[in-house]
Amino acid sequence: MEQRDLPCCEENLIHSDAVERVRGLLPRDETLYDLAELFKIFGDSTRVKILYALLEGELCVCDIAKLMEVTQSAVSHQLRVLKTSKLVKFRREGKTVYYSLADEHVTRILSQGMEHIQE
Amino acid sequence: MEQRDLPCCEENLIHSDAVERVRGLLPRDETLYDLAELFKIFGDSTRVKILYALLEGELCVCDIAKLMEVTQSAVSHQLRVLKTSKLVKFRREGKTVYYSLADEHVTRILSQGMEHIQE
DNA sequence: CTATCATATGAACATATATTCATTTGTTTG
DNA sequence: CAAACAAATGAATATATGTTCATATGATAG
Repeated sequence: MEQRDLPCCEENLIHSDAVERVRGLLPRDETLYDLAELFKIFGDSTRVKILYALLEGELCVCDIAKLMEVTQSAVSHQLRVLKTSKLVKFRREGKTVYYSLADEHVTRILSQGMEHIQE
Repeated sequence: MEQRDLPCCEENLIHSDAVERVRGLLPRDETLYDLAELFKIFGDSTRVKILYALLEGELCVCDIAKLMEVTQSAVSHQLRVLKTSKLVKFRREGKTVYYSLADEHVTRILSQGMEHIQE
């Protein structure tokens, strides 16, 4: 049998009312996209580990690299990602750059996630 | 100049004390990995959209497909991912399968993320 | 100014992953 | 049982993304 365009549920939806109602309640596509982009940042073990480390206070790039056991370059790339998403902030002191968490949202998001996986 | 193994911060760390302290406080690598895996699930706009839709109540696969404007197959694949991570649950009613959110963690995680991007 | 060190960046590569297409499974109805 | 339909699955493809290597930038010390 060959596939049609959208054979799913035919033209008459099973619950067209529900679909229309929900459609009206959904955030804008752009918002949902941004939200997914945010969570994508948390969706990498190196970055999550960096964020968890920064919960304990500020650290310089090379300290983080030691902790993660990855290249300084890799850490630097990831810190740029975190910085761009406003999840971390930094201050320069001579040659050294110290990174720290930008705000408490990071903590809360991490906590909620941790709760879910630990139940 | 050629690159050495780990020229970063030489052997004597800048803050070896801080590094060691934080190392002791970090969750296990496996836990951090699982956490990243969880957030990865939220890190896709299709899945986030599905989860937001389910905030309003249960929906069948084909309704979700209509809402997302993607293939029934794509939705089904994503629902499997969400199901595996215990973010959604389902019940069967005849030919139709209804999906709904598994618990309130989903709601909380979405809320925290939304707060961050909207500030 | 030159050397050195901490960090950042660019390019390349390898891996992961989301979607589509085709097909299958499972259920209901004639 | 056969047809029809909702949902699930497998394979293939295209794209995204994380790491490494090499190099550049920016800052301090001699």
